[in-house]
Amino acid sequence: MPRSRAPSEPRLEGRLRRLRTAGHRITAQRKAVLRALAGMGCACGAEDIHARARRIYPRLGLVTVYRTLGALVREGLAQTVQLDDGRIRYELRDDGRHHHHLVCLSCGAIARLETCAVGPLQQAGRRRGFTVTAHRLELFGYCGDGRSLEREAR
Amino acid sequence: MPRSRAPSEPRLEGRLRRLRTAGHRITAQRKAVLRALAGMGCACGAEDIHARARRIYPRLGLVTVYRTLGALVREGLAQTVQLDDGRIRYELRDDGRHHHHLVCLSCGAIARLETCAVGPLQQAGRRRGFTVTAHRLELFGYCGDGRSLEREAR
DNA sequence: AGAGATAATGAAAATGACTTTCATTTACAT
DNA sequence: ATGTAAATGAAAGTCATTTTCATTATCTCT
Repeated sequence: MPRSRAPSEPRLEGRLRRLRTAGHRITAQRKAVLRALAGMGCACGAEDIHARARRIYPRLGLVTVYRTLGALVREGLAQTVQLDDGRIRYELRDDGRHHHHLVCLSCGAIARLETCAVGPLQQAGRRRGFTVTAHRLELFGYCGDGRSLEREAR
Repeated sequence: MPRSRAPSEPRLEGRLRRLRTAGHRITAQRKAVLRALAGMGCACGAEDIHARARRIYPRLGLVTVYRTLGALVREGLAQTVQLDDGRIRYELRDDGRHHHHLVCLSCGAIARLETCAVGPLQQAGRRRGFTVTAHRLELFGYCGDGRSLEREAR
């Protein structure tokens, strides 16, 4: 019956398994960070993730959050997003689903954009002898009234 | 006769004029920063720009470099580039010419890519009630052998 | 289940890029 | 020339992130 959480729990198990097979140990702290990350709308800073994960494991230290996020990124379970304030934001990688971000300059909302049109740019790079393995694209602007973009962070 | 510098000097004058009409004062320090910026391949951090500008005006302080770069960005004469290390890179805006970057993950070279294909993404944003006013795109990968990409920074 | 090796944790201190403060210098309008 | 407000630079301050190191806890191997 707890229909609202059910779909994410099996993923949690899979992620823990991936961490363990990569040689990491499974701790209560890491589970808390992972669940907090899954619960955020998306793309939040370490401080926010720490605050949320503390609701699950109160004595969790911020340092551990940083280390866990680093491990998750290294193992390909999470990825970083860079906006213009000097902080690193993190989000889980749902699967292979690639996406970009719409960032509202007025209210700070961050939304996903599943569309991706960098194919032609990769070819342009290849034409110059460059093999493109990754890219990062953020679109900045204004959402109509703060409601048309469903808010995903602060 | 100094043919190699000639093409950039008139631009320097124009930039100084733009700064002055925007209410800024023209100092030897700012000229040095501006000339250093014009001389970098492109997209360097404040520290690198400071080092180069010091060759023109040796007692230049790093703080002044930061302040000048800030003013240049604010006046639209320069723009920032964000890669994955936590530092802000700066480059002059040649004119209205928009471009992106190819970043080599092995040698660190940064090259310009004049192609831009974000039109469709802007439309996708608009369809969600989002007005896109700016975007930031960086492509990461590997240049063939370090020579196919002309190096532009470290 | 127990024990040991070793990875993970957290508090405090360190780092590093960038910003602010403030007394002094300087550009430039008058 | 002169006054005034802007610009400068050294030192101190921020702030996100990382490192250190002593302690704790996971997991592998009996």
